[in-house]
Amino acid sequence: MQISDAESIVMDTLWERSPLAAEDIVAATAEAQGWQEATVKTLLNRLLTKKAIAAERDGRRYLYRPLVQRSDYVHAASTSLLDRLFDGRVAPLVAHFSEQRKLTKKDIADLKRLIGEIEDGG
Amino acid sequence: MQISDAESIVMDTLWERSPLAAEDIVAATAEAQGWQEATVKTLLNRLLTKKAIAAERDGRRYLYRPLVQRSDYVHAASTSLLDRLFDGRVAPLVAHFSEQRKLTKKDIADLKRLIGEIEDGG
DNA sequence: CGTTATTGTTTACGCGTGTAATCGTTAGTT
DNA sequence: AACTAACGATTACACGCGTAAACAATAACG
Repeated sequence: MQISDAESIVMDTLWERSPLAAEDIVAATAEAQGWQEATVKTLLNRLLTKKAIAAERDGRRYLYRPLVQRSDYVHAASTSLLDRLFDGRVAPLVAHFSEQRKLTKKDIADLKRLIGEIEDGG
Repeated sequence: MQISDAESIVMDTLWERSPLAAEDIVAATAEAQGWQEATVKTLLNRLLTKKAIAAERDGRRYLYRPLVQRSDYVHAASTSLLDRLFDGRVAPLVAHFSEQRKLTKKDIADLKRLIGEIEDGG
């Protein structure tokens, strides 16, 4: 199953801290997204149906927590994009940003350090 | 406007070679995708409406060509993913694949060479 | 010149999504 | 015990998308 864009905003909240009550998730997302609380409730329900989150009773309310790992979600989305656009390879994506002059000095420094770490660390 | 997944398959064909007649696009995509030619026709029309492609008459048929560059499309999609999942930075994406052990030796070699080129070439 | 084939245009339809209101149920409150 | 507030569940609805059939127009062929 697929986590939609709007749903992923809710997931972000739960990935950052969980378990949370619906109220907390509303507080964390509604302002930033301009959502009514009913919207958040709907998204929570859809995520439950999709088994992307679980709810456990806590008195009269539920506390929600993620069932899917953020890293799994990130990986699926990244792999899908890489496969579709860059033949599954990371290097061509970096090359693309390089060609577009979208790599800052910091990016380049980070990448350089990273490659170094990968090479000796494994 | 947004180019959908199915539409991007048609765009791929046109990015590879253009202009093409509908017949050619059907030939190139229908088999691989399991599409009826009617489906391709619909996608072409939606792409025309979105101004993602243009058509010029060629006798009784039309020849289609892309109006949006592949690199623009790729850039929009990549930037969107990077922004949503990696705080807009390339290095964290590479780090993610590294953590997941999804970088092959070739990837690492490519990246190393690329960083080298960027550093002295600009 | 009428019939057929070709190619583009219009219409269709179910599903997921974004967005939200309303309903129902349960727990407090008086 | 009745009333109200809180919270989750159900229902709603328009829009884009994937998928395709039906229709229309035009050109080719006999």
